[in-house]
Amino acid sequence: MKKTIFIFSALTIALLVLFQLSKYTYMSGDISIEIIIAVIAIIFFFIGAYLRTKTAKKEMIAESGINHKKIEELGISKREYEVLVQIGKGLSNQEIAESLFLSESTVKTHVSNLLIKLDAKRRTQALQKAKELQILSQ
Amino acid sequence: MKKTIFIFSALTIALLVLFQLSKYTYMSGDISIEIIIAVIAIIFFFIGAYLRTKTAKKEMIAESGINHKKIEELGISKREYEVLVQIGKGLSNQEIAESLFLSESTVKTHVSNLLIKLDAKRRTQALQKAKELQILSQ
DNA sequence: CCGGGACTCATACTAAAGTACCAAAAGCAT
DNA sequence: ATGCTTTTGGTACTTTAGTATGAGTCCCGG
Repeated sequence: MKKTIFIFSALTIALLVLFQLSKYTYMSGDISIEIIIAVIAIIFFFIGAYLRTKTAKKEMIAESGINHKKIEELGISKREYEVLVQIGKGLSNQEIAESLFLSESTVKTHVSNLLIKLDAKRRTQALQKAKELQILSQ
Repeated sequence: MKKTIFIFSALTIALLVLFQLSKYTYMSGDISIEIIIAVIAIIFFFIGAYLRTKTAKKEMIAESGINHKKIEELGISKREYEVLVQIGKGLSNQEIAESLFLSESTVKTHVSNLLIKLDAKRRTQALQKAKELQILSQ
């Protein structure tokens, strides 16, 4: 919201500056009014497109954003979450162990805890629930 | 591409029309040049924003679509694909068998074939690859 | 009619995955 | 310092998952 106000203020100021500029150049008679208007139109066209891109990106991030609150709520620890991410990549326990420099036993412990915390019976179900809860990037 | 050309043509025409309009109104002396410029700026601001929104939406749709061609290319049959969808829901072979009215043996056969066709070693890896290939809805 | 692909199912096996329980070291806050 | 949680690891066990192989049924195109 603060940013929106800031952007609109900046836009208004920019508009006023352009008015003064156009007035001056028009008075001097060097540049035709058509070109000034064209430049202004193009500038504002791209400003509009740029702002939409920014807000669209924000929406995308908000949609695909990871819900850190829910991770905490479920009591999932850092290490457990790292294991969850590797599961999402389709790795086996042994492969996860190698990628995180752990023994397979430790990975199994983490996986078991994850299954309890996500209320799942299998790792595939854990993945499905994690995506449902927006804990994992799709 | 055709649409892009069309949009730019329309934009150019609109610009020219506005020029003529502004010239006329300026000559008549009724409306100040500032207001004309402001209106043009606002109009083009929203045109830019609108076009960005449209292209962003198109990108989203293109991303979330299921690639039926790739399913065919990989030689995945109807029944195999149904099993794949159930795997994505986090079901076990036994549960898939019940939901599709099959024996567990049949499900295992389908899963094995899927793993070969998707070049995966585990069902979780198959899911990851399926999503990568945009075969499964995220 | 017949070969081939898709679908179904079974058995027997190996390899992962997951459970249960225990335990020690490390990090952290009161 | 002393609990507390996290992280790590182990053993022993059960359950699923996945492989290999064979085989019967159904449907479709040549």
